[in-house]
Amino acid sequence: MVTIYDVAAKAGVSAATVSRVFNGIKVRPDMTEAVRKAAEELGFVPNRMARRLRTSSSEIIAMMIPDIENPFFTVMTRAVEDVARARGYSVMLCNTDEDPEKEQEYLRVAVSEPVAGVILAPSSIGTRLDLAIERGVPVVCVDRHAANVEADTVVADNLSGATAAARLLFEAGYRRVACVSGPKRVETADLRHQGWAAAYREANGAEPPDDLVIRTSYTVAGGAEATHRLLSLPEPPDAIFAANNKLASGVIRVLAAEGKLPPTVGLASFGGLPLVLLVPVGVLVTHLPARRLGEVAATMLLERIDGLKGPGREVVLPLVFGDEDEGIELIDGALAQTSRSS
Amino acid sequence: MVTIYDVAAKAGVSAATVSRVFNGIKVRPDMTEAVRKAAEELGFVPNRMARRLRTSSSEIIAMMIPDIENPFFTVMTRAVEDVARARGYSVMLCNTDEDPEKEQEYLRVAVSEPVAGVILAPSSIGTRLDLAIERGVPVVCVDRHAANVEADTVVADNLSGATAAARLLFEAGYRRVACVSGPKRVETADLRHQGWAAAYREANGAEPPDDLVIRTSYTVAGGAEATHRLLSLPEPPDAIFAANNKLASGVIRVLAAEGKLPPTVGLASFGGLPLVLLVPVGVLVTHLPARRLGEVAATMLLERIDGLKGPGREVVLPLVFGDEDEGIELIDGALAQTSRSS
DNA sequence: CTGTTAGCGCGTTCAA
DNA sequence: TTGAACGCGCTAACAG
Repeated sequence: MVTIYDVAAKAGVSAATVSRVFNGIKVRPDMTEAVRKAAEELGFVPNRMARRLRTSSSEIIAMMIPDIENPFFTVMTRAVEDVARARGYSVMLCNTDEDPEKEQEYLRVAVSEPVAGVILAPSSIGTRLDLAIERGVPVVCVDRHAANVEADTVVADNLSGATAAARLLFEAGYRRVACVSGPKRVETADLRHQGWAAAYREANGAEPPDDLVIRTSYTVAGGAEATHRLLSLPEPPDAIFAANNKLASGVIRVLAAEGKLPPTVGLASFGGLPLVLLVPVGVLVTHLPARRLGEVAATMLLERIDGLKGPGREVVLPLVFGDEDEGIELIDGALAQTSRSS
Repeated sequence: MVTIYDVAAKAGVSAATVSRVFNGIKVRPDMTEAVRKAAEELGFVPNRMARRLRTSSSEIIAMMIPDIENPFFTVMTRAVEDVARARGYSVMLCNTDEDPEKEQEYLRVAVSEPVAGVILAPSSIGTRLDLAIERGVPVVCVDRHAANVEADTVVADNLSGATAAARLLFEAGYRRVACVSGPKRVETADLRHQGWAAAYREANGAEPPDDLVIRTSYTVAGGAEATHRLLSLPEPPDAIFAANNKLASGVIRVLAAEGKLPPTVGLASFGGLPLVLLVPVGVLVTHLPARRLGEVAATMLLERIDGLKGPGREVVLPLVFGDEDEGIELIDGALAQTSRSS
């Protein structure tokens, strides 16, 4: 392994000078040149372990998400990576699987790594960040809040967004609108559930009945099963509000199989449906600002890594109506039309 | 920060003994006990940096993929993570964006990390792994080969799989079957292109004409644009072979918009279409064994990390026909039927 | 602005 | 079996 000493010897300078060159500290131009040349010829690569041991710092950001197979989170991750990379940081991805234990385990590993910072989409509203905070590792929560309020947080406006999305169904004339949401104690699932409930009260002037609510896992299978249950109710719903993209996917599959796609049974999907080919006519799709969430989270984290102090900040990103990337829109254009006639 | 010296002092032994205790090297029972107790009371946590500097090893696997937003790769990553985690390794995800420079940059970072090993889906057939190999960092290539044959490699059987998929179109009666594939010098794109060409020759007894081949980026937009070009040809194709899932997605969107979905224009997708809601009738979908690719790659890498020597191994995973997860199947069941009647 | 010196925390030789 | 001493590769302090 070629070290700074080898480079120093070849360049006829001291090891400290080599170190300075590689850390952007001012050195006489001719020496800088000699060092660069020697390093190039020897194929010198600085050893990060040694540097970290010395400086007790790293250039790794841990990104912890509940589901690597959900495009919402991978798009977010991609945005984090882009921002981090531009500043010389690498991203270590951890898949928590919505499992609090796995999440704590990853946090434990992360702080003993130690990573420069953590971006976390908490698996539950009970998620505690003490492990990281005690050790002074900056944490930014994204998509969901954690129990510790000291951490910066960036989320989408789930509550009013969900209300707006559900309201669209009522405005379209549906009355018995069901809600299929994620697990209890998962913040986004709770809030979207509440948002739907608000729209329900607003439209029907009554409390939403319990049998129209199904809380399940954020999976395609969960959405499918919930739909089966709802459709076999004595008094089945005339529309469904699906709280995330995977649930919506499951709902659509079952509706399609049963021949009850919109407008027979109305449907709103909270969260975009990436790579989806043909969205059936009349499905309301709410696009979440996944990329923006990641960008903002990464930016806030880098500020903390750079030493910014102060209380936890909170950013709530709005869901702009009508915009392809961040809004709510009615998909009923050429694609859906054509799919019907195929 | 509490070090082994603090623990040693408190336990009345030497630092070396503390080190031994924490590395499972035999030490007198009473001393072991004293060390454990002292460490516990002081809240001692071994410093990974120091350990790595000393042993020049880590428990991190670098996973480098060309497109984090493609479910094919995220499913693969998920599988790698599962296998790695079971052995106590973490996975660092790197998004190369099909960019050879970004890829080399990541390799540079990885070896100076140093990571325990690398799993890489090379961005091009020219990708060189010398950076890692010279330093003795094990590398496993997945999905595609790299220039260095020393590395273990696990791929799907692209050539014969593509031939088989394209052949299905000819067997369905199409004659002028076009090929939309990925960038040149990307192995999977090249092989699938060749596979299509073989099927074309076989069916038409003639060399496939150049105007029926479009090589573009592995993106939805690329697939869409290619389809536009093909459809506006003086003599347009009567079917399209799309070499990956994103391309197929773009093709379908345009076919749908033009009212030319199968069977008007035939279509085969090489690669599954995850989260897709309604696959139009008659689209032939080849499912790649993404999860299996990841599992095998991770397993092979761990073997190398454990010290296995010997020449580069190669695993080619077959595409089993008719199986949902790894085969080729005709999607024309209830979903597509229903989508037509909706 | 440069070189010399002294560790960062740990694992691993050697002697005892 | 144990402890003392050394060094992994680098950077922070100091002196020049």
